[in-house]
Amino acid sequence: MVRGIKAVKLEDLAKKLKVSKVTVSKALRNHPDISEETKVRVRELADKYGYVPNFMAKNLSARKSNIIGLVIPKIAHFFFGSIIESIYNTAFENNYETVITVSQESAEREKKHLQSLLSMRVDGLIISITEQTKDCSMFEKIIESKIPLVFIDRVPPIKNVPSVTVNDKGGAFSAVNYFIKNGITEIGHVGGYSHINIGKARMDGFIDAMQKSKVPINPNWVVEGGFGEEDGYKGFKTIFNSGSLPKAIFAITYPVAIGIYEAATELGIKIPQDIQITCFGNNTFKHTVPSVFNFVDQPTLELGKHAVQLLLDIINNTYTVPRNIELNTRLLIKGKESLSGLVA
Amino acid sequence: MVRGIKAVKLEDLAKKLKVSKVTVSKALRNHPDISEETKVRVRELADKYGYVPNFMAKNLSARKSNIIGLVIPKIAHFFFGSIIESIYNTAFENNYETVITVSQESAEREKKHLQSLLSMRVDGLIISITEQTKDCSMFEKIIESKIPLVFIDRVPPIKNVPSVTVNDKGGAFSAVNYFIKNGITEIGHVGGYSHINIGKARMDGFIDAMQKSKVPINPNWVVEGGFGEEDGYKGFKTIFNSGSLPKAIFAITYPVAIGIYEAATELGIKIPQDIQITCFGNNTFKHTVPSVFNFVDQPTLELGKHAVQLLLDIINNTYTVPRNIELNTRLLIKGKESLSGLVA
DNA sequence: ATGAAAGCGCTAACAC
DNA sequence: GTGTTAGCGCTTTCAT
Repeated sequence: MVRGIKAVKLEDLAKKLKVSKVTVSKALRNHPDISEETKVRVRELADKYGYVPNFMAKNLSARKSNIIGLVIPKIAHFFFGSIIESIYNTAFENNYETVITVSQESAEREKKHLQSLLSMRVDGLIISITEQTKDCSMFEKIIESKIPLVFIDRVPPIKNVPSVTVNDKGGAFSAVNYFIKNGITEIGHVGGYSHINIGKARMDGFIDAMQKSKVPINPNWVVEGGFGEEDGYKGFKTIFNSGSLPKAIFAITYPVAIGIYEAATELGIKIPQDIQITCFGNNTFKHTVPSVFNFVDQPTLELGKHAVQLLLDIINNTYTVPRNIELNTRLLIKGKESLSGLVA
Repeated sequence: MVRGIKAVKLEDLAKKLKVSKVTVSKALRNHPDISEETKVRVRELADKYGYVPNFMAKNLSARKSNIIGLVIPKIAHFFFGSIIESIYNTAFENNYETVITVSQESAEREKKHLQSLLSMRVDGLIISITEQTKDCSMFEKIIESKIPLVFIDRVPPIKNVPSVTVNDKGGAFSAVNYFIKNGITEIGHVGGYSHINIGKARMDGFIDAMQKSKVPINPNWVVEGGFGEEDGYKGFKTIFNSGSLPKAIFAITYPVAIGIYEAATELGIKIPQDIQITCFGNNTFKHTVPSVFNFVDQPTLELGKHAVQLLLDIINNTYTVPRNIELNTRLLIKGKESLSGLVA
């Protein structure tokens, strides 16, 4: 196959200018060695020829890439979509490219992508683990080898690892507490696996809110699973089959809420008339368009921004002690102006 | 900064096995030169050492990358999010990595990303242009240099270029026609720039539907702009300031519909009671959750899949004549089961 | 079937 | 200031 834009290279420019490749290379990178005059000449010719350095050669040689590697479970998902956008744009503003990889909630793919990214010699990694990630050895190896790494939202159980998360427990608490304060006490929770931070913390928030108000928890209404629509669907069927139904459900994610909605609709149960649902996440940037769900709104833009900044700080050695940034959530009630979260 | 996983390289494996780098390299790539026995030995050691080839070196040397480059206007946007996911997964299944870049509707960023991707020596490109892309010289240069290229959804006005799109005109027609058939004739269109295929085609569909039913078009209710929320917001204000309001609006995208919703709400106008809205796009994979909008549903998964397949066909020289694939849309009416699109 | 040599395009170390 | 010399880790001739 014929191929390849007639790529001009350093050498071509060097020949034209009757200087060496090195001079051109340095001039282009604004190296202090080179005189202002040559720099100008070089830059002009480079512009004229539309010179773009060969990415592979540059990074192979420089042993760094100006790339941030991202491993995220999902992409067509509002929460992750806007996190990715935020990370991508923040990195871009700081002259970093972001290589986005998507694990599709598969631990195996996650590992594969990590290897690809490492082989690309990324300067740092931002990771949100899959719902089934249990083996942390890969992460530990990366940490050992001092490659800058920040976890975002979903964090594995590793000591002293930098992370950016939201106040999951507090958000869950305020969601459940809102139901209780409004006289609803028959509350279920379609939750996430407890081996992941967000599954555990949101469950804890649920339990805390119930206990604090001395509301008994019906174990039939509490299920644990993954973070997708199918999990919400299955979760609701499980609750339904237990013989009785709650009046409200706290769902761990927006997709889970959608799954619950679908199962309920199939069974002739009306949302929100028969059962109210509050979930983590959001379905649009703006909160003005009405929804059948209430939301524990997560500041996705801030999450992404902080993750990149934290990572860059680590890359530039600004921090050496691992930092854990926790951002606040807000409770959004459908049909109402947004309320501040009532955190425990 | 200390760095770098103690990367095992070909040489390390070669030494251990007392063979040359070349043998190891060939064995790993299953080259017929090498005996089955050596291949097994090599693979075993590579596995044991967790050998991952250096991406940069490999591609610099091989002059190809097994990478598909993607340039897309937005990411935190349901339509593009699911297109990206579909492209990414289809590519992955075919052993290609996808490098996703996001232009944020900026023609300048688009160009920059194209250069980066070219310098990565991507094997092919999938592009959806920004709302402001007017200069096509970069695309033409790429086409000239025979780098495989497929446009998806948003296509620039270039002759004979491979593309995957939806039936924009037909979808628009059925959306507007549905209003008319239900007795609503005061219909506006918050549309997109006519210099882009989708802006033009959807406008044409709107006009056709109106004319076919002999419904007069009120020019005050027809505005043209970008594809984002702010454009919908501005568009509605423009219509409002004209002095009269339509009973229905056909919006070019989901974000535009959201913008309209916001402006209307601000002005005390109720959606959908006062004005019904139908837009292209969707806000969730599943169509069961109710929405205040009707949708001209686009088959995002299919769009992505076809784009990758078409690109791979081009890369592998299966096709030489440019192909244009056009997929059908469906009209989804809120609160009702989905209907088939009524295409002209 | 295996390997030595050359080179992909760039940057870093050290001359001059 | 500028250029020379060596690689970065891999693949591709072309010998053997």
